[in-house]
Amino acid sequence: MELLKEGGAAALDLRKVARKAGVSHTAPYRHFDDKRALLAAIAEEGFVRLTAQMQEAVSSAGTMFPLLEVGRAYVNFALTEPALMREMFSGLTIDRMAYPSLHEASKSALAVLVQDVEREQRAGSVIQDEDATNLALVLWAMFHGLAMLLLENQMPMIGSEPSAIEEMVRRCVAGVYEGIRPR
Amino acid sequence: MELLKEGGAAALDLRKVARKAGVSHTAPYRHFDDKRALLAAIAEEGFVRLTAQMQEAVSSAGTMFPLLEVGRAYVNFALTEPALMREMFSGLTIDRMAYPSLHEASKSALAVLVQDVEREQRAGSVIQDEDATNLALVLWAMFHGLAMLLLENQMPMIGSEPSAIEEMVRRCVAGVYEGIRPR
DNA sequence: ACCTGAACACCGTTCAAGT
DNA sequence: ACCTGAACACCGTTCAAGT
Repeated sequence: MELLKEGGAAALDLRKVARKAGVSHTAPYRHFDDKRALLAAIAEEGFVRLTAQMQEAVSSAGTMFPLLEVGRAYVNFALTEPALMREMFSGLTIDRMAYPSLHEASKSALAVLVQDVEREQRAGSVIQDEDATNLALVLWAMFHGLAMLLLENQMPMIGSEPSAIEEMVRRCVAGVYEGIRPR
Repeated sequence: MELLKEGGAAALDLRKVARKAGVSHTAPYRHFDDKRALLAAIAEEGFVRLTAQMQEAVSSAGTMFPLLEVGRAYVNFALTEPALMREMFSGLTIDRMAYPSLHEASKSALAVLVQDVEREQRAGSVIQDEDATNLALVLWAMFHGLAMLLLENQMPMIGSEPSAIEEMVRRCVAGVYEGIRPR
C-alpha cells in the first residue's frame, strides 16, 4: 500500500514489495498465490477503510443530511488514495468473484448506504415505494461517478480546490435528492 | 484496439501490437513516443466513439426522455467495450493534460450532455436556476458511476441480464430527474 | 522517413534446494 | 512452514545501423 500511495499502480510490483519487506523476490509467493492475489488483498483492505469512513460520516451527521456527509467521505477517500481507489474498482478486471472476502468487503460499503436509505425511508425523507437496495445503488452510482471523474481529472472546470469540490458534491447530492426537474 | 477487446488491458503490449502489424517490435516507436502515447491515442478514439453514440441517442430520442436514451447509450458503450472504457478513464493516471487532443475528445462527450440540459432548461423540464454545465456534470457523474460499477461487476444483485440493467438505468435516470425525496 | 536487430534493465513465475 | 538463487519467458525502451 505504501508503494501504491507513492508511485501509483505502475510502481507496485512484486519484486519491489519483496525488496521493501527485506526478503528475496520469490518470498511473496509463500504468502500470495500470485500478483493478483496480493492486489485482491490490498483492494479488500481498501474497502474496509472506505466502509469505515462512510460509516463514520453517517454517524457524525446525526439527523442532518447524512447523504451529504457520506458523499463527501466517499469523494475524500478517492482523492486521498487515488491509486488504491483505482485498484479497488478496476484492478482485477473480471474475476472479483474469485476472491470471496474481497467481495464481502465491497458489499459492506454498499450496506452503509442501504441502512441510511432505510432509516430515511422510515423518517419519510426518502420515497418509500422503491426498494432500499435499489435506491442505495442509485446513490452509490452518483457518488462513485463523481469520485472517479474527479480522481481522473475529468472535471477540469472544477479543479482541485477543496471549495470547488465541496460545491460539486453538494450539487450531486442535491441533484439526486431533489431531482433536476422543477418541483 | 483489437487486442484490448480480445484480452483486456493486460493483453495490450507494444510488442504484440507490432507483431499484429507485421513489423519489428521497435517500429511502433516511429509512430508513438512511448506506450502511453499509444494508449492516449486509443483513449481518444474511444471518446470519439462514445460521443457519437451519445449524440445519436439524443437525436433519436426526439423530445421524449433524451436523458434516458443517453444513459442507456453510455452504459451500453461501457458494457460493450469494457477494456476500452477502463483505458479511457483510468489508463494514464494523471497527465491527461499532456495529450491535448485526448482532452478535447473527452470534453466533447460532456458537451452532448450540456447541450441537452440547455435545451431542457429552455423547455422548462430542467431547473433553470443552476448552470447548465454544472447540471451536466451531475448527470455525467450519475451515468459514469452506474456504467463503471456495472462494468466492474460491483452490482451483482443486478446481474448482466439486459432487462435488469435496463431497469437500473431507469432508476438512476429517475433518481436524478425526479429526486429520491418525496414530491 | 521508416524499419531492423542486438542489447539492457526489468518483471512475474517456477523450481530445486535449503533451514 | 518459510526462504533462497538460478532460470525462463516476457516486456518497454534505446541505439547504431540499414533502405
